[in-house]
Formats: sequence, C-alpha cells, structure tokens
Amino acid sequence: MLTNKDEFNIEDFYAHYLKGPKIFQKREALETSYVPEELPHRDKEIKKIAELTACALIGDAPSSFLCYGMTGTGKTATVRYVSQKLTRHARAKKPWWIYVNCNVVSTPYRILAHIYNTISNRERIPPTGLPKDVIFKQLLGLLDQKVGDSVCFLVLDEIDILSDKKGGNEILYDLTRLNENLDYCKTSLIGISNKLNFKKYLDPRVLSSLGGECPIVFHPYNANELADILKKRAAIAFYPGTHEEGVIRYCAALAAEENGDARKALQLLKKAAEIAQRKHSKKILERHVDEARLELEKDQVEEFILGLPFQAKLVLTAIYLISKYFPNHVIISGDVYDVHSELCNLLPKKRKLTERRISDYINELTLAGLICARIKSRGYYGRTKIITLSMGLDMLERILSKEESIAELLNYRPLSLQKDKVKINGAVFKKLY
DNA sequence: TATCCACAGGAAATCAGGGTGT
DNA sequence: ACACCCTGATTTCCTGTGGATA
Repeated sequence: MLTNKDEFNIEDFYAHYLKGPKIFQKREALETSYVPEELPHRDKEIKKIAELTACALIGDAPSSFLCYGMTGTGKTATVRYVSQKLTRHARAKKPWWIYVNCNVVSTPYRILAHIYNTISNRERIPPTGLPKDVIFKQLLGLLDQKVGDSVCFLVLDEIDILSDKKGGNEILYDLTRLNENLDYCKTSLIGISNKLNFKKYLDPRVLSSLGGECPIVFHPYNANELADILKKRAAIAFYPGTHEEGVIRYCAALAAEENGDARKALQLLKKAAEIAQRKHSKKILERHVDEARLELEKDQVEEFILGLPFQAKLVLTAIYLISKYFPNHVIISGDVYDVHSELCNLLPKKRKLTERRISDYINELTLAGLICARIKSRGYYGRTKIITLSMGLDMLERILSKEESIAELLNYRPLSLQKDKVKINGAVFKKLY
C-alpha cells in the first residue's frame, strides 16, 4: 500500500467519493444531445417547423428548408423535438429521420454511406472504395424498398461545412433532387447551419430548393431565457436541494455574455456540479461555477491543440520556441518556416513542409485563436505576417509537453534566428540579404 | 513615384494509404 | 492481379500586393 501522503491512493479516493454527498440524479439531462419534454422559448420556431413538416403525417413530402443560428441556439434540439412529436402522431406512415453531422461525416461519399447504413441498419457500404454513383443508385433502391411510401427526412447538421469542401455543392444538389429519381419514397432535406453568410457559397440551385430565401432563424437566448432552460434541466439532473436559483442565474449570465450559447450554459452547470461533487459540497456554489469556467476554457484549448495534426503542432512549437528564446523578436512567417524546418531536421522521419502548407497552418492556428497573425507590408522588406502567441507560454508548454516527440524539443533554442537581425521602426527583424 | 521584396493565398495536381469488384 | 475509387495531406504553380525605399 502507498504510505506517502502526497501519492494518490485510488482505493481511498473511490471510497471517499462514494461517502460524499450526491448531486447528480440524471446526468444525461445536461447533455446537449438530451431532448427534453418541453423546449422553452422556441415556440415560434417549433410552430414553423411543425407547420412545414406536418404533411408528412399523410405521406406527402414537405419542402426542404434551412435553419440558421449561432451555436447553442437550439436548432438541432428543436428539430429533434419536432421529429419526436411528429413521429408520435404519425399512424400508418411513420416518417424516417436520418441525422448527419457534416462535421463528423464530412465527405460526399461518407454522407451517402452514412444515410445508406443508417436506413439498412447494417454496415453495408464500406468506408471507402466504391464509386459515388454506385452508392447513389443503391441508396435510391434502398429508400424505395425500406421507406416505402413514407417520408424520409434527411437532417444535415452543420451543413455550412460542406459548402467550402470540394464536391460539397454537388452532393447537396444530388440530395435535393432525390425525389426525382424515387418511385415510392419521398425525401425532405433539412439543413442546419451555424453560419449566416453560408448562403453566399451555396449553389443557387441548391439554395432555391432548400427554400433559402426564407429560412428559419434562431436568435441567441438572453440571460433570462437561458436561466429558464437551465432551471428545467437542473430540476431533472440534480437531486432537490443541491442547487439554488442564484447559481443557475449566474451560469446563465456568463453564457449570455458568450453569444447566448445554451450549450455553453449547460456545460458550465454540469462542470460546476462535478466540481461541487468532487469537493464533497452538498450544494453547487458560485465559486464552483467560477472554477468550472476556468477548467472548461483550459480543457477546450488543450483538447484542440492535442487534436491537431502533428505538423500543425510542430508549427505551433516553432512559434512557442521563438517567443520563449527571443521574447523581443517580432515573429514573421519566414521565421516560422525556418524554425519549423530546423525542428523537422531534429526529428527522424519528419519531412519539411513547403512554405505554402505552413502558411495554411498559420491561418488555421489564427482562426482557432491560439495565435494572432496580421498581414504587414514592410515596403522593400516585402509583405509578411506578424505573428504573436495569444496564450501564456506556461500553459502552451504544459500542453505541448504531453506530445512525446514534441516534449523533447521544448528546450531547443532555434539557430536560424540567432544569425543576423535588423531593426525596422524600432522592431527587431531577421536580416535580409 | 516607380520599384521590388517576401510573402499571401487560389487552384489544380500529386501522393500515399485506405478500399472495391472482377 | 488489376483497374479503379475515395480521402486527406501536401506540393506545384501561379498571380497578386502594401508600402518603404531608391
């Protein structure tokens, strides 16, 4: 047995945990995938979708439509909610609902395969290998055979991701025209998008068949609405007496600041409850919410960085090393290229990347908010990007050190920056020849 | 004021690695 | 064994450009 006080004893930990007060009654109620019995503050949207889809009850195909709104405004939840009610009211002709998250199922081939496999209830279509048109034909046959004369709803969540992928517009076009090739079954497409400007990139033919001119718009929740949502969920998720209105309102207020994102509000409340339980508190307190907020932020950054492709991590490492060893140096894209290729030389089996590719990684890291890069023209010294880290060196080091092969690079002092420096407008740049 | 640097970033091609049916 | 397919990562090729400097 362990004797050292500082060491973690898993036996004691679990025993202690079980003895503590219980907060969670039904944890799933705080998950975003949970569909509650009532959906507060979405009456208008529910009504619109219900009206649009009602004809499926008598076997007619509703016209396709789009739902817009920022993340956490209840788009997916509302569609799922209506789908449950509709299915409950349908008698003979039960509609089918196929959900596709385009963020997960992200290529045209996989969308077709996913739809096919969901309907057939078996993994009939392999993850790759077949020509698309073959799958398309098989899908048509399956729809007529399995769905018969009912309606099949195809819900494409995060549909905006498709519009900037190659082949994305084609697959949407094909899906909107499914009905023309079907004998019995009818399909209806429901697109869910986070981006309001997504229409711009959409094929006009697809847009018109999706009824793009009058989409259903979901507005962000305000703090009071978020509080209502949380209250209802908390009543299901927690034991009575474990939470007070003040804490709920606090979570709601914090999430309202972040674009009224209900998903964030739920995450925050769940995390706060977990912290309270971990700390053997009988109630969730405001300070648990504060802690939860910090932990969530950290978790998200860490998850994102560790989930990056290796070369992207290496680009980030290059920026980290320059910031660490040359704190007064103004980092430009050229520096990142140089240091990145230095790092590649240190790692066996890692090929150098072209500047073009690294430029894309710099953009991706910027988009994620990990770094800040802005284009600057330096006249005779050319046009480049000025890059700064948007997060603390300590935190970045802690995260990067979790990747084995990168951990050993974190104390490497880049050589390419030690050569020649030049001063322009008081800032130190690499010397140009 | 024309020049010219060091890139930015779009588009298309290529490659490797996973698969298919015949 | 073979021709062919799909995907994601990357390369190749290319045109465009802001603004200090000559």
